[in-house]
Amino acid sequence: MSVKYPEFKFLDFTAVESEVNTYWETAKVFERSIRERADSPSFVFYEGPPSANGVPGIHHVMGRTIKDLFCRYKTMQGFKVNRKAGWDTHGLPVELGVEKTLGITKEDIGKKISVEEYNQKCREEVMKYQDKWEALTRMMGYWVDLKDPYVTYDNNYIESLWWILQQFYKKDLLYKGLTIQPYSPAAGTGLSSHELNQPGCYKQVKDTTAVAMFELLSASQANHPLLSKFSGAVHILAWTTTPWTLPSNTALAVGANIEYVVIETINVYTAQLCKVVCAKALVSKHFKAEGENVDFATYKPGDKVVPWKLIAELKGADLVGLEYQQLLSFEANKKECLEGASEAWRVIAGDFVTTEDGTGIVHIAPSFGADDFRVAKQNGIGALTMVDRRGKFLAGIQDGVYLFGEEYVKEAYLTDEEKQAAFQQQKQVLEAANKVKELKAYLSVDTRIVLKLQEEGKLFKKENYEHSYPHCWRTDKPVLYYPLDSWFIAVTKVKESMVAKNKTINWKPEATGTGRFGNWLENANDWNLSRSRFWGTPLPIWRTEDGSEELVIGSLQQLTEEYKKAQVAGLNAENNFVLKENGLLDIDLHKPFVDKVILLSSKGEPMKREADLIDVWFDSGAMPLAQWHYPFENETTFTQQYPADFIAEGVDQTRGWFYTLHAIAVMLHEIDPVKYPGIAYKNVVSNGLVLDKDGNKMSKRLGNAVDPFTTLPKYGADSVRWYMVENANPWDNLKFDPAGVDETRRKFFGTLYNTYSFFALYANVDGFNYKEAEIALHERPEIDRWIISLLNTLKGEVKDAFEDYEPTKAARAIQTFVDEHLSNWYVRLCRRRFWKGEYAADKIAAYQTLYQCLETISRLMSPIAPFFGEWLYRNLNQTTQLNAVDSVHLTTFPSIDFSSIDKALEERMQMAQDVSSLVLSLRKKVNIKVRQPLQQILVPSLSEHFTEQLTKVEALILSELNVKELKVITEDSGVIKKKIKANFKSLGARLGAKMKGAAAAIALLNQQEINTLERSGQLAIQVDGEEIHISMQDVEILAEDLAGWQVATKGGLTVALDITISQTLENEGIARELINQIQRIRKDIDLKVTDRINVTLAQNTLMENAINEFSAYICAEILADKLTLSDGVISDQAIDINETTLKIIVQPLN
RNA sequence: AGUCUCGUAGCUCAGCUUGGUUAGAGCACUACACUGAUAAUGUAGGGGUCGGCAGUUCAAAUCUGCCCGAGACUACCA
Repeated sequence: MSVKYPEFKFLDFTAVESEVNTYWETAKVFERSIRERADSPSFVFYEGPPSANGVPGIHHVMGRTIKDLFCRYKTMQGFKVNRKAGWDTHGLPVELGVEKTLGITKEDIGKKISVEEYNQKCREEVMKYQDKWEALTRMMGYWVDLKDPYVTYDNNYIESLWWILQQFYKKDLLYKGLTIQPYSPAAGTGLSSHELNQPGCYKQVKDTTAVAMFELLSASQANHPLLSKFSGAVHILAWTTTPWTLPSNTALAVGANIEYVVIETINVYTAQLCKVVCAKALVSKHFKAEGENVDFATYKPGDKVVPWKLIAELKGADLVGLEYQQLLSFEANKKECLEGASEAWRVIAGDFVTTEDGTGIVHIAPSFGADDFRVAKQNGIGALTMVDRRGKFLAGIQDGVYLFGEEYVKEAYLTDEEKQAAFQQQKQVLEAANKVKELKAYLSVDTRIVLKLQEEGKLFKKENYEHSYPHCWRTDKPVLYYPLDSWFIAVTKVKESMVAKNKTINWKPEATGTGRFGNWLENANDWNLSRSRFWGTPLPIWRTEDGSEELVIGSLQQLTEEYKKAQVAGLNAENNFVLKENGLLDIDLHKPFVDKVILLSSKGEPMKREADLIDVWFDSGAMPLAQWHYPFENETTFTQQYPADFIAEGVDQTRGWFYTLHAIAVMLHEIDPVKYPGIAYKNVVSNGLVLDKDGNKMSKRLGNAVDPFTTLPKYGADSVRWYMVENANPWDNLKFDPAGVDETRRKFFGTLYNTYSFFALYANVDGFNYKEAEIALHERPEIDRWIISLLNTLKGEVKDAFEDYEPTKAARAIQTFVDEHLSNWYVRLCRRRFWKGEYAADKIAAYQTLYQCLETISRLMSPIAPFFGEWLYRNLNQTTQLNAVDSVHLTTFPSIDFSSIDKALEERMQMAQDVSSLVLSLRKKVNIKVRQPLQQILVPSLSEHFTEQLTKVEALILSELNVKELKVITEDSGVIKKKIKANFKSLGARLGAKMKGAAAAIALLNQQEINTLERSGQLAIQVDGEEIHISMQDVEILAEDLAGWQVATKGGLTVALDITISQTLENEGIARELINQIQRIRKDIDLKVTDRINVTLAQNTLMENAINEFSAYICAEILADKLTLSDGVISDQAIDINETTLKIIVQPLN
């Protein structure tokens, strides 16, 4: 006996997966999958580097499954697929983790702990969970080369980044500039948007807000075509939630297309008449309808309703250019103090201005708002920064009564003691000046500014306003927007190119590429590279003290040379960096070491490194180059491996890694269009989030996070992988439900496992080893040809789906094939072929067919379910040695045999399935079990094609349904009644409004008219008194019920069942019942399939006829030598037939 | 606030590109059947205002608009 197919008691995923993993490792399958394809074309994949300072979660299994399956698929398509792992090692999350571990804050770095120690700690911490990541990688069957990863903190990696930055600098794509950034005065540091997006950062706060009156310069008003006709000053109204920024006001912004009005009214604080400008849409917000056109003379101070009158309307564009008086003048905010530009206090147009709230006119303080800064710059308006980095007013913002000057602008910055002291001072001054009778509590800067405005007649309205405002996550104090120096990459210069190049990238799903990503590119701002932190890639820029000279270093070589130059000039005296054998400086390119290097400017000045680090996103975005230490090494490899054919990450990376890869790729293209094609990846799959089963975000805090380390072993990695792929498209969010994983395990893998077990069981009995010559397809029975046809159709579907990056479609197609076609139809119908009869052509054909199906499935499924695919493949192939390749992952993807696809065959098998389903439902309805044979089935046929198709599957249907004959009734029989229905699609397009009438008319056609239509191909019908000609394609003709029969229909198929049971049929039914029950007894008493028996059954008249008639048949089925009826049978065993209980003796014969 | 995704049966999803007349699967549930794949299998049944409203159309789950809900990202603005 030759080798047997392994048989198992049950499907033990854990055992399968660990066995397969061991095999992969000992046989070095992954290495071979790349090494053996050294000369094959590359399919380039980039691994987005994870950060190993966090524990991997179930969503990583999702992302990595997507990555892995396409890489495996492409490998099977004959490509060489390098998979270099990578680790993202820099950045804030690492630093925050270390701060937490050490129990320190940013301020302590350099004080309580040296930068050197701190960074050392970061370096250690960042790979803290590396073992967990590696364990997961193995456990889930993710193939990636962990032995030679790129690590972003490596000197080589940093050197590549420096080189890129230098290239950008040379091309004028790197510059230093001022921007408005979130800044925490309490912490003394700028905040990244990441930090600002920490949960709980935005809080509801109540602020004193004011609508201030900005008085137009009389000269400016006099020159205005419309406003000049008014006597007295016109004021522009602008609302602010931050009155402390008013001393820094330098402009007012209007919307060019917004409608504005001039209104004459009375200032409630001064009781003076005034003329004010605000947006027309917001008039009702500031003026009560009852007050319109009321006589001003009737107003008394304190009246609720204030009279007002609309005296002019104009567009925002008409206001642009008007100049106004500075609202609050102090020593420190004179015109000479303007920064950036010399103009100020003018009305400008701003695209961000809306009429949602306020007055439709925005107070602009360029230093304290990003929009403000931008619009001021565009209009040549200067900035005033009247608050310092501590969050205090400049000394020169001083008022005799209301104080200010070195006061914190936000109340929240004061300690209780400071507040108490300030309160005492305020009390003294304000009471002395008679501004208040008795001051009871501290007045905030905002409040006092509003009071000052009120007193000076510049306040139109004040109110408390609740809104959300960002707070520093570390100090819990409000954040200010503040101008800070930063280094930028001039992304805006290549914006058009970025947009254009993006259109050549295949996005999955497409909408993310055109929508989210495309829109983002179109609105891209310059990339702020600077980060004021410690653990990261340092900016390679050295500057002189006054900033007049700077040098961007692009390599260690250059740094060494410059260092030596500076040394010659006497700099770097206290540094003891040595040169390595290769002549290069032996230096860690991190802080604090690089900061010690002083370079020499061309004019002989010392230059120090710019203190900032670069954004970690630049690290990962530069990985296509830096992973190879390009351009210093691996030129060839880089060229082969750029750009990527495929990347895949979470959708949250759209503006992260996907963006930085793209931006850098486009800018490299600017530098050298030949070397760099302008894209970093050709295909990108952005997968959705993994949520818990109720659709909530997973979080450790809520305890709903799914731990891959318990889930994977519990259900099997392949179950999880398959579930993730099959359940929803990768780009849709996945509601991860363990019950669903279990369902996949049972439904798909269980079924496939059973199918294999079935095969193994009988193939082992018969010694089938695929040693016989392949039986030609046309010599195999219909059902074999059918499943092979479907199998080849399936290969095409799966291949197309993988090629389209639609793994879900592939998984679903495979699953449908396995569950519905292979297991539930092919195997079920063919069972008998495997256990009955001689080991001859038909049986061999069955084995060959099923083997082919299983082996092909093992290959088709292996990209998604690498373990099970491997297991199945090897179980089969180890026995037959049919394929010389020992691992499924080294095989080629199954090629489609188009000649074996027979659509007509697929169609008629579908008919057989439908007929079976209908007849079974009929049997069910009249309660006749399948074991009871019936005489005939009638199927009306309206076409020859139909008749022909049905006849070919007749035998199948009959045996499946236990019916003696299948009668096809054609028209000629006269039994069929036809039913006619309008074809809405074809008729509707033609008839339009008359469609309804036509449908009704067609439904009413009688048999004769239908026949006429069929014969002549057309017919005239009356619709709403109009004659309409219809042809065959305008209708559907179906067979209607057969009178007097049990009938069922599905689609166009109608089936009738003859339910009369003749004596012979009844006898046969009894015989089969008997067989069934004796078989069960055989099984109960543990007889072998081949043991022979003698049977003695209690005498019974009901049985007698049946047994007489079918004795031979019964004996053959139950392997009985003798079947006798006798009186007085004494036995423990009995059978139940048609509600009669009969004693029985089943006696084995040796 | 903007951009994008999603909303179809108790649950997970097809169908929507290209509108066409009982809206489909699987799971779960219930009942029945099968019993030489048995830790399996088959059949049937119930269960749906296709998120809501309006529009276009002879016809809308499908196209358009608005709204509601969930989520992601980005931004933070008087």
